[in-house]
Amino acid sequence: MSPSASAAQPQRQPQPRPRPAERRGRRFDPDRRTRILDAALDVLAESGAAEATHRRIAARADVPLGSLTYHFAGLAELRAEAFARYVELQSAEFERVFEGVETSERFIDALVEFVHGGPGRRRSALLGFELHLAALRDPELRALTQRWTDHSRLILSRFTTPEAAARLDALLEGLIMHELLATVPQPREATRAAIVRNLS
Amino acid sequence: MSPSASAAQPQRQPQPRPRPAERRGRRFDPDRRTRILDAALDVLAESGAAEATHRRIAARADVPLGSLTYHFAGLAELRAEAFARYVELQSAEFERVFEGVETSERFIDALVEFVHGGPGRRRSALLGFELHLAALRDPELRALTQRWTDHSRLILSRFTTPEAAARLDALLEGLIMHELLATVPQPREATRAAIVRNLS
Amino acid sequence: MSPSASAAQPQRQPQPRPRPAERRGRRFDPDRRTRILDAALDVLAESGAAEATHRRIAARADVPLGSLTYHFAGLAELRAEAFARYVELQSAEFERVFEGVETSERFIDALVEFVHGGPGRRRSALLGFELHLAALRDPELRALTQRWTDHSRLILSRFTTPEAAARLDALLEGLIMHELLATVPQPREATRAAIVRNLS
Amino acid sequence: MSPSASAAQPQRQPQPRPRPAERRGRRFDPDRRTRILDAALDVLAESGAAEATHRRIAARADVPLGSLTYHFAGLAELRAEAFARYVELQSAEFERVFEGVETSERFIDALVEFVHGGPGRRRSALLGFELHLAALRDPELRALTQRWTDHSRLILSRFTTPEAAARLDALLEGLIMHELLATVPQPREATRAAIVRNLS
DNA sequence: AATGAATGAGTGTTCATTCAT
DNA sequence: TATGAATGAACACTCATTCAT
Repeated sequence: MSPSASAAQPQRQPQPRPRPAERRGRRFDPDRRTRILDAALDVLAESGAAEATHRRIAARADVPLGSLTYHFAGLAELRAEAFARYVELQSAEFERVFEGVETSERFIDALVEFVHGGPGRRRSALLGFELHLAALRDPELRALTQRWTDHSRLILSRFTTPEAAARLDALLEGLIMHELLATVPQPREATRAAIVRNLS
Repeated sequence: MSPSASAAQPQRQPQPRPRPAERRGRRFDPDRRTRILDAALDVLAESGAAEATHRRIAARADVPLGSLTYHFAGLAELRAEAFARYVELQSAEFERVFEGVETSERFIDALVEFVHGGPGRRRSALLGFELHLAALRDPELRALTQRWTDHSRLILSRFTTPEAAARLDALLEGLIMHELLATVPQPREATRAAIVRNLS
Repeated sequence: MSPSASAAQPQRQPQPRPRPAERRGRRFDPDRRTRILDAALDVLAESGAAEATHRRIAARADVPLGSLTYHFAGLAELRAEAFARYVELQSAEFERVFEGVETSERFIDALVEFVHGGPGRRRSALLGFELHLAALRDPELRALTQRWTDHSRLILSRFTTPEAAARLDALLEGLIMHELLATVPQPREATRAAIVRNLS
Repeated sequence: MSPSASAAQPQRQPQPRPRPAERRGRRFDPDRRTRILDAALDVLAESGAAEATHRRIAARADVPLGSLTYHFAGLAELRAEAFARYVELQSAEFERVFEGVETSERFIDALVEFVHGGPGRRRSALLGFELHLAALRDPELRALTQRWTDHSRLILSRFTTPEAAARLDALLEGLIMHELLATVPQPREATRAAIVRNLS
């Protein structure tokens, strides 16, 4: 599985950050780079690649415009690093989905839950599709999606054969996309039936 | 199945159109609208939504810039109409894929062929993914993808149950995406195995 | 007096004109020219000279775009003719203001009433100021404002000396502008006092 | 009085500014904002609001196009600030008109001089009328004209009653407009007579 | 006589990026 | 080290006007 998601997005700054007014003269801001990347992912998820401009990301990160070009050589690099961070976080989240899962039944439950993840999942899924679409045109990103896919299949392989893992990964991508596109929520039974059929 | 494709697009102007020089003063060009839509789809497929600007599309259609805003109220409308045209053409193409197919074996063949469609398929698949991603953020486009998905499932239903049709549709989307993303061509056997498992 | 107004604007088409749908194929439309001019004045009054474009006027007149360039050589000519029509109507209206006025007291009343004309007066006043401002930069329009001013003074001269007529004309212009600009309605007494002072 | 003016505008850069060629790479230009505003007023006065475009103003200020949108959020804001600057300068100038004036006779002289100000006055008067007309349609500008009018009346009140000040203010507006519109210069005697009549 | 189609110039605005400080 | 100022290219879109029909 790949363009899917983790709810939570726990990396978003939870601690109350200083207001712009207090920001003047900020001297020490060690995780500014990371905050910029997270802001980029936020904008990417909410508004798409075309809207993910320096200005929009800087505003979202509450950081001066020049800071982006200082930390990143260009928008392409920034986007690539943001996507890399996404894959990293998302891979960890995908591992967590199967934590403690041991029986086949629980495995199926976890997958169904993963597909129907609720509003929190929407962000991650959108980012996953954005990344996939971008990767179709950018070889450098393709290396990233390759790693991501390999990782996803590896995790799934803990519960089934490599062939079934690849099948499941593809199926999950399609199911999630259709779930997100559907105007009415899709029945979990259909999802479960589809997964069961591709388990091994 | 949906963001996939057929090579063909036989509607693209095969006859050499007049050079810009001869174009001066052209006042009668009855299918200019359609040509613009096809140019928009070309640009969309090759460079993505962010690059599908008035200028790029106009250049591709060999038409003055003002012509686009004359025929379409805005870029959003142009894009929506282009996608609508894509769905129309693509739906017809999808029907053609199963023309003369009667046995289950031939049905499977047709699906495998559809997934591994070769370079011609790439354009349609890209457009399908572009449309899906755009539809995730634009309710108006979502109506279009809904119709498209319904149509695809209807066609697949001629060979299987509605439930299996929905499963196959999702699976095809995932398989095609992974096939396009893969750095090495995926084995047709794996595709066939996945399809077989979801046939009924 | 000049950049002022007549309420009424009775020239606006009162009869229910055909809907665009029925307009197709209109053959005989003898006062289309006039209707265009009135539409131009409407747009001019409501939105100012910068917004008085062919398209906006055509839409207001419910007339095809080409009709404007058919009837008028250019936007400048259309505007000039519209202003000419305004002056004609406005001059007639100004005469009507003093119809039946014979005593000095009634003359003052008429002038006060003219300045505080109410919402109907706003359109005429705005057009008057638009014309004056345009005339400051366009000699051809200046001939028009000259005629208008002469006419206004002539009418006022029926009740006072030519010198006082000129004074009153200037005063009225200023009073009307300040009345229109004021955020709270100005007292009629002040207006009356000002007029009285300049009567002879 | 208000849409009137003083020649002077002494703030306009008298020293020859560097040629565009030398301008390359200029990175420090502290009063660029102000220079842009003055250029905007120049264009506004010479060609009217409809022609006061970003490009025209930028050319006049000898500044790149992007500089305007960097310093001002939009054309409306730029125009508003330019008008605000105009009112500020003009108010100061109006005070200067009555500097050292103490007798009633000298007050009248100053007013007559103000109305017949010569070619230098034309710019300020035009700007005043532009502002007034714009304010009729823009409430935000109306606040500005309100302040301006209040200030003008306050100054005039130093020499007469508040009522007479308001009367004079209106009269001046009309007199200046008619003076500017007239094809032949108006006699100063008429102006003087009109002013005298409204002195108290 | 009348108009829909068409177009090139020009509009306000956003943008990635550069650079002096 | 960090950033505010700056800029030229590009953007979507509107316009007056032309012209074939």
